Amino acid sequence: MARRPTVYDVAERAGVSIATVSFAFAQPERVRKKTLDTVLAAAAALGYVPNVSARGLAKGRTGAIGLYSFSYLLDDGERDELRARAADDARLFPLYSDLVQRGVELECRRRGLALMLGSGTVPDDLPAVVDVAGRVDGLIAFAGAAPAEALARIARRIPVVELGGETTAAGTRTVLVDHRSGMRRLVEHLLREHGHRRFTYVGEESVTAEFAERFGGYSDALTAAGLAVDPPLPSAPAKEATTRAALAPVLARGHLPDVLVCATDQEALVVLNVLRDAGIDVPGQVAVTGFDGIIATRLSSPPLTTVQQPMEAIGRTAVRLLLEEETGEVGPLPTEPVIRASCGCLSSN
Amino acid sequence: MARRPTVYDVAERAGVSIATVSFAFAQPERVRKKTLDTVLAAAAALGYVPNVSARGLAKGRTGAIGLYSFSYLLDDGERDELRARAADDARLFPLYSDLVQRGVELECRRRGLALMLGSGTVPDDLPAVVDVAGRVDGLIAFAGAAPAEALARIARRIPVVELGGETTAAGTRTVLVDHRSGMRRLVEHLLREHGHRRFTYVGEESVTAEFAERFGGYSDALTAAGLAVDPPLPSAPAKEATTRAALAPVLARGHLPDVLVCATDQEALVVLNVLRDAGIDVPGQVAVTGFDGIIATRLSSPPLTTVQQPMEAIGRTAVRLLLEEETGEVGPLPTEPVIRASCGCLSSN
DNA sequence: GGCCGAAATCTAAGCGCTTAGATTTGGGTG
DNA sequence: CACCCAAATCTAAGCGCTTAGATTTCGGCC
Repeated sequence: MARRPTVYDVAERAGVSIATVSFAFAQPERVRKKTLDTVLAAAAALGYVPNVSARGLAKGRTGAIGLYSFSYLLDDGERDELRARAADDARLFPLYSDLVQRGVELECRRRGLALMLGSGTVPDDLPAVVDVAGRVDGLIAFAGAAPAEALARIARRIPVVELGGETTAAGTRTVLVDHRSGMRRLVEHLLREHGHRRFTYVGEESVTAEFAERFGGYSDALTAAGLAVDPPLPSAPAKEATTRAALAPVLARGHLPDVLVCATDQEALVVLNVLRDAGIDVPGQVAVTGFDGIIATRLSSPPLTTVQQPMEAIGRTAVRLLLEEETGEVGPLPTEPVIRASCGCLSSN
Repeated sequence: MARRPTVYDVAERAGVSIATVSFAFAQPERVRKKTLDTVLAAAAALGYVPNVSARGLAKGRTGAIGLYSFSYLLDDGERDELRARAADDARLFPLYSDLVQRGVELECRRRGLALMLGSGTVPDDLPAVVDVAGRVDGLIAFAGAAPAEALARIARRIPVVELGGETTAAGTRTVLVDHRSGMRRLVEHLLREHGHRRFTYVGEESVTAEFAERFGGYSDALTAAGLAVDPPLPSAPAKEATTRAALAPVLARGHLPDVLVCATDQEALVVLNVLRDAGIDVPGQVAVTGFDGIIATRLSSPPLTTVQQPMEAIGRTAVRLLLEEETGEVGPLPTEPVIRASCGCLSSN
């Protein structure tokens, strides 16, 4: 690879100073039209590609923002197994994070911002998130993706937005989403339209603020109906074995609840599979609901009743927060129950 | 925003040279454990975040790769209209490009590479693609996203992979995919299993190499069956009005072909809508097929018969080509007909 | 303590661009 | 031609990091 042409080469060829070359690219309104044409022609003839690292260093800004996530795909063995189930693509992609990312991408696109994607595959991967932060003017991080200590450090230098409805690190901001009332309304639908009385919750209830809100909304509705609230069955998204293990005692006791309310669509889809494998009819013997509104909920059998999160709007809002166009609290962005067949309704899908 | 701490601050606090600080982060095996701990502690205390622009400039490499695409969402008016149809999300996302991007993302993730996304929204947007190229060590570009002149310039400096089965610019490489035989096999299915004889092709046949291959495979099968090949109806993905206009004469003449073979799923989904609006039953009165295998083909009514592209594998392969782990020709990656209800088969979906 | 060799650390130069303030240029006016 | 003013261009300094080769340190041996 030959040495790349620099502003010095372009300047010499165009017969101007390197400052004029720089202005021609960065502030063309400060350069006379005739000079500008000469410079651009010289640059084209030389195949000049500005070195954005140099520009970023000199200018103190890069013009890019970062999005950092954490991948549950930890090793090749696990991924090979998932690939073997490629027929179930829609259960793996797009998920909540993919849809939020899309919102981020679309907003960046609209603004001509470059977007740097990075991720950690090891818990508490401080170097990975710091590496992304060193490349961008602002950072959006998914909940739980990066250690709070790292985010706090980064937030002292550039704006940071945490996705997940809470700020775990000093100096960061977050996008609020109304999980609580979305879940409450879903449970109210189950109570009122289907007359369900025996509820079981599947999923985390306190790991993040948003999971706590979901369980809170569930509890609110049951409490208001004078029903007791049982502790949830332990389960986690993307951990199918955990969800299966959590359901085993329910199946073993041969006495089903009216409905299994799941904390996420991913868990609900696993639950549907477990029930089908056990020969249990949904919603005939037990209803099942999810939360998030991913596309796979429309492909499942039966189509899954869920709560729709405004993922694209979350992504877009995060970008706006990052650029500090929004001051103060933003949101909560609303969620909306989506009624399909898995709760017992005859849905047109 | 206070001046950020640099290697000079860390060095002073740790009592070492800036070179030792640099080695501690970039080549820790060259630093004694005791010194390393001292440096990292000083960095943490100061909230030091390395400036990757500086590193990239000094080192001549950034450790990131770029993915460049072109967006058909050209103005706010158009996007507002699309947003109003949010219920049809799966028709907008994920598309072919989203799935290929996912393959790129997954491969980058696996390798600890940062991925820079950039896009142009104006045709022939040379500054936009050059900006991304100035930030990365290698660039992947979607077919038609960037002017060939820009790609040629960039390819003189860093490796460039063009998606789309052809190299439009000197010095670039491409991922080959077997569109031709996938489409041929689909048409053979229609001929043999359904006895169709009157075929109409909807879509571009020569704009890119891959579109030419699709039409070529279609033509191969018809020619081998002794049938004439009519010119395609002019249509383009993401240009719904064009597809609708192309179909108007077919509908007006009140004499349908046996089957409408579409160049892409996106076009096929528009065709399904047009036919439904006209009260025409698919596949009862006319069969419809697509190409790509996006998720929306499973949600359509009826589910769409199509040819599955290995989008994730395309993305992954592109990264490997870019890193020059693959020399010589790679592929073609295989495509595979996916038979559903829209051709007339009773599919389990 | 001195010597030796390897490991660890340091010095010096420079990567390519930006931009404040200095200098030059160009056009208009008398 | 001289003067003035605004626009255009240039000079000089420096952004924060990397690393080749020079220098120092450390540990082992006699």
